[in-house]
Amino acid sequence: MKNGSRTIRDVAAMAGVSVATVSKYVNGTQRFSPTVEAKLKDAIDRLGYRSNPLARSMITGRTRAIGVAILDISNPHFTNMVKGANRVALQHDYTLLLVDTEEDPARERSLIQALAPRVDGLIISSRASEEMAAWMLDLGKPVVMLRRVQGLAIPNVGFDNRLATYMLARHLLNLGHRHIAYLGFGAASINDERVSGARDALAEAGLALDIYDTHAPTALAGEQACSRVLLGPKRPKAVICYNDLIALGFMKEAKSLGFRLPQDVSVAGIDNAFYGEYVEPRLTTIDTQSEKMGELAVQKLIDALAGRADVEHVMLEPRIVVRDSTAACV
Amino acid sequence: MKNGSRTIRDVAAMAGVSVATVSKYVNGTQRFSPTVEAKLKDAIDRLGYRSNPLARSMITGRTRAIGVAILDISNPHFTNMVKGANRVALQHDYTLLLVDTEEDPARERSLIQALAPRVDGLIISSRASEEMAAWMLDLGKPVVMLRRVQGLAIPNVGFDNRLATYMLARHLLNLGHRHIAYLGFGAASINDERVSGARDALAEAGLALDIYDTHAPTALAGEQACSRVLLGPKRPKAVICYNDLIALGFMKEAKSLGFRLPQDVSVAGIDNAFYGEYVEPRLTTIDTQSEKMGELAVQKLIDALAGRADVEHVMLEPRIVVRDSTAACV
DNA sequence: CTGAAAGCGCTAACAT
DNA sequence: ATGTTAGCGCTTTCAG
Repeated sequence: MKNGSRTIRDVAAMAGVSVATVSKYVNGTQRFSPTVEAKLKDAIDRLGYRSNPLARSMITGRTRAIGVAILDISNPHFTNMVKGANRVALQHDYTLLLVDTEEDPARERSLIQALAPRVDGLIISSRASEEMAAWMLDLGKPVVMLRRVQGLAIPNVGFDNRLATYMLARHLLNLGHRHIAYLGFGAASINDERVSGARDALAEAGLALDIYDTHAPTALAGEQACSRVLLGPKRPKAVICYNDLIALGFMKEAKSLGFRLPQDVSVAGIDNAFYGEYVEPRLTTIDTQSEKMGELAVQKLIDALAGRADVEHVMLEPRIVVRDSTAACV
Repeated sequence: MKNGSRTIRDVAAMAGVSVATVSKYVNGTQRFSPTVEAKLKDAIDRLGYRSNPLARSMITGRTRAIGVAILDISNPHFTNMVKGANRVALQHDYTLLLVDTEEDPARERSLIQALAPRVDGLIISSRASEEMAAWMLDLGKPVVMLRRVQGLAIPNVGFDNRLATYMLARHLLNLGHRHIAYLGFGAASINDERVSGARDALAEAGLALDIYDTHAPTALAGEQACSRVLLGPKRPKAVICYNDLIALGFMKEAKSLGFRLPQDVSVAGIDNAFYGEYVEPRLTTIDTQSEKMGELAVQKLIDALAGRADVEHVMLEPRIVVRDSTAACV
């Protein structure tokens, strides 16, 4: 019963054929005489035999698995990507193997290096800069990155971060806001893009953007940053946050501080995490199409695996989701 | 530069030693003369050699990886478990390979069977019943389940679901509630335990529990179930939900329907997901110690891998987190 | 301390 | 249509 030790040889012996025959049968590489086929079938399920993919991979060089490394499994942005990736992978009969690097560069490297040989290709979400990510080129496996790393010849599917904050800023401008702040997460490389999008929109209106920073892309960090923003010398009437998590924390603390939302201060996030609909006021945000991102990444990787060339860079467009946390400036 | 094709033989050739020597050096199995050690070291990083874990596993039978199968990567309960599991695994120098079965039994089976041969042991979260999960015994690898499956000889770390809802019901009873409903998720096998905990508490007070069901453990399902509960013939004054997600949706819809929370209806969930603190009213819930669960599961698996026997069943205790969504019955 | 050789379970020519 | 055989990259006795 135990599959623990049944090998292709056991099956061959039991069915009275050669191991090659079993192999071909198992892989459907060839057709067989009904007699042999029946014996094979019988032997296989009597023995509960399952072919060992490791041994198989050693020869074929293919694992039929795709590795995905994400920065934080508790961040909905990443889990949505995984959902999308999983769907496409399964469609193509690939197994998605996930690894959570927990925003730790050292751990990221060792986990990815452990993952690489076990899969046919990798999808990586990382904060690493060009130099910090150079080792990824030596993985010996095709890689798709989940954002563009300048100067690195790795295909990627990214998101137009600049446009995202640009849109948010324009939205607030349209609502009559003049004092707009950006609460960012400087450790993320995409933070700069998000800053500049908002800054550009304000600049076009002859206004300046006030910039604040958090130490993590989490709700707690947003909470902790709130008083600094709202009780500081230049209190904004609208705040664009690095992501929904930070926005969530920010809003909670703002309410504790006695601010009414959105009358006293408008807040917007980025990600379109599901809980944005369940808080009060419902969060205005940017849909980053995370699921689509995962889908495209896998598609791209599968194409690469099949030797099909593909464009290097795919950029997804933001879509604003206006809800109740942003309102006209009074 | 490319690690793509460097084998132990390349290193041996370059260093002028045998493959056996390289192997022993790489694995630190033995000490070497300074001369050889230097040559080895040199050859290895000149070639950028990394040993192929697949080939290694074929012989040793060990992968140094642990497989984890979760039901839904976007459910915080599971991601918290992964966080805990990851921590302990890394401490012991194991790589955690994750797979999201998306609540689909067929997919669950094929994913787990694909995962099993690639890891030393598995941690599985599943809704499968005794018969449906019997195949897990044939994986040929040690397994730790993340809940108890009656009649199945698989070690597990579980959670006292009965006590959880019992506590919640007692809490509501203490607040003076007499009309208490349970909004469950019948497809989960633990749902029965949760039902009976609440029912027992009410029975002790001479009261009966009204039971409703959702089709999924999601916020959307909670939303959709709300009117049925609150606008039906026997409107409860307090509702215990299967989990925080359902509670979240339920609360949102209840507010839309014009109910004031918690004055008109008290709501409680289970899981202690982070967003419970960010909604209004803040959600009363049960801390299921998901992270701890992940930690214990990995610890248990590692013990099993090391041949150390261990207790079969570990049960974690619930802790109630009282916030604002439950209030005295008026 | 170092090396030769025998496989791990499987696939892929190449026979037959 | 089926079998033989040579490895994949590595570890592991067992000799030296």
